[in-house]
Amino acid sequence: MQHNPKKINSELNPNVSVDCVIFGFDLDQLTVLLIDRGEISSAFGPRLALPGNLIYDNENLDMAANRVLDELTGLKNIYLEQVGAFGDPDRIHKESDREWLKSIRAEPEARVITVAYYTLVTMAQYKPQASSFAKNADWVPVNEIKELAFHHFEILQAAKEKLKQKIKIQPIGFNLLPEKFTLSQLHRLYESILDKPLDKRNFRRKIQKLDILTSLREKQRGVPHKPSLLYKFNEEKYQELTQTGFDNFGF
Amino acid sequence: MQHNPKKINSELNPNVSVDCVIFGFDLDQLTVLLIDRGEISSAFGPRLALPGNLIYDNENLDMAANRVLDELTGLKNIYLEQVGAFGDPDRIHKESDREWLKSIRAEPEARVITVAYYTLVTMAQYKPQASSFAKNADWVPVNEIKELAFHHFEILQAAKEKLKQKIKIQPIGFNLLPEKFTLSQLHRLYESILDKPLDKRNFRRKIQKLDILTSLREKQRGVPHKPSLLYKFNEEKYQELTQTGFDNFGF
DNA sequence: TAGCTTTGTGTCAAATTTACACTATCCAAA
DNA sequence: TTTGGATAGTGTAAATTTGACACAAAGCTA
Repeated sequence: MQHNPKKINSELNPNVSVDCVIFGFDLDQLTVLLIDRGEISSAFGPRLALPGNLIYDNENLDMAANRVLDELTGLKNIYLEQVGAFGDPDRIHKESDREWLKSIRAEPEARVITVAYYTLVTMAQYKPQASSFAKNADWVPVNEIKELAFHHFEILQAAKEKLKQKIKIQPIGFNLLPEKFTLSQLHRLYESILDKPLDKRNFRRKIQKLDILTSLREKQRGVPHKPSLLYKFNEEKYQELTQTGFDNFGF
Repeated sequence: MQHNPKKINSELNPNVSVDCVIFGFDLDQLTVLLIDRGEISSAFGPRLALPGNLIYDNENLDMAANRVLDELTGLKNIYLEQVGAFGDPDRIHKESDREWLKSIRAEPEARVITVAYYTLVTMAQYKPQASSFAKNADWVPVNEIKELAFHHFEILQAAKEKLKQKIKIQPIGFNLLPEKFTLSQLHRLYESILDKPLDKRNFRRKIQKLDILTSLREKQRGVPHKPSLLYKFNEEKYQELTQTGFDNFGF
């Protein structure tokens, strides 16, 4: 019985894996999609890990990252950006990591290089999926994460840093927001990615000058305060800026 | 007889290699250190390639990159920055690449992921060395390179892009210059990395404000025009800026 | 209707960026 | 010794961008 057609005519490469840092935004803070490895990862040690898996010999790295993302979230054809390659053979695996590897890998002791990717998705897009390597998956606020399995914490830090750099030169932040959003939400998003407060008026002035926002004639409803105007972003201009980039939206 | 202690108790990993993009500057243009694979790479196809090799199972990626750099140039403990991981299994190897791999690899058909690094060295530091994988090595101006072995051309482009980004936020350029240099040389260096002309006066003003230059009481000699003042860079301030970075030296 | 909460808005001073042209200094050749 | 060729070195003014800062408006709730 052949459930996964990708496995036909191809072998898992025991030495190379991909890990995905999937960022979301809950309209208040930056979050990451983590898998829960369950009880088997032992009573001690972190249960949480980045979604990742070995690659097949017939798929390239980008494809492998997309496959893992799809398997975990059902999202297809999402743009993933590479963070880099990681893999220190001297790193002492925690006992819980070893046990878990034994349960899911054919060669649990193999030297593994992992290539990390990150991407940004709107949390509404995510539908939890049963998956081969996750008992469970959930959004966790980035600031609350203190440790992760393997060297995933280090990878997460690197991905955050990449994201910080990236958002200064491309308007990627919108991938994290729902279709209609308020300037305040966008403001909070930039603050949580750049990890520092940004002056409200200066932020609004600067973002508006980019000319990627289209104001909708529509207000928030049901909020216990002055309702905000809703915006969507201008796809056309967005594409243009994604191509050309811009200098220093860094405040 | 054991010439290379690194080989003791460790095996080459047939699936993971490192490639190094070693930038230099001949005081006029940006150059890269390439190896000549010699006649065996066949009459057709590119003879030139980036220096690279498989990693050992007991060394991490950074160590492997440093080892390759050392083997090729004799340079030790140079800072290398990762470009990223590459390796598309569908990429059709040119016949010349295949032949060459057969001559140097135990498993020439293995699926290989390569992790690319780049670094900047002053050309004066480089002393040609006999090496296991290069008949010959030489500096080639980046702009003259039209093709390379494997997917090395793609890697080179990515490294150039990284360098471009990096020089905007860190004063790395000085690694490419001799100890004493002129502002014009620095100017030309920035122009060749950013690949566009920069206004002379504005460049000088901006670079001087960084306060990393120490003016020497010394002039160029023997040049058929007004001699330039020589500078060295202020190591202390340099270290500080390397830590903190700066925003947008991008012109 | 009073109070709470968040939205939305403008200005001024300081700093930065951009564009731009001529004189000074050295070497070499006549 | 003079002249020509080459590059070094220098300043300013206008336009743009940044950063700091405070209060009225709008909706909800009690």
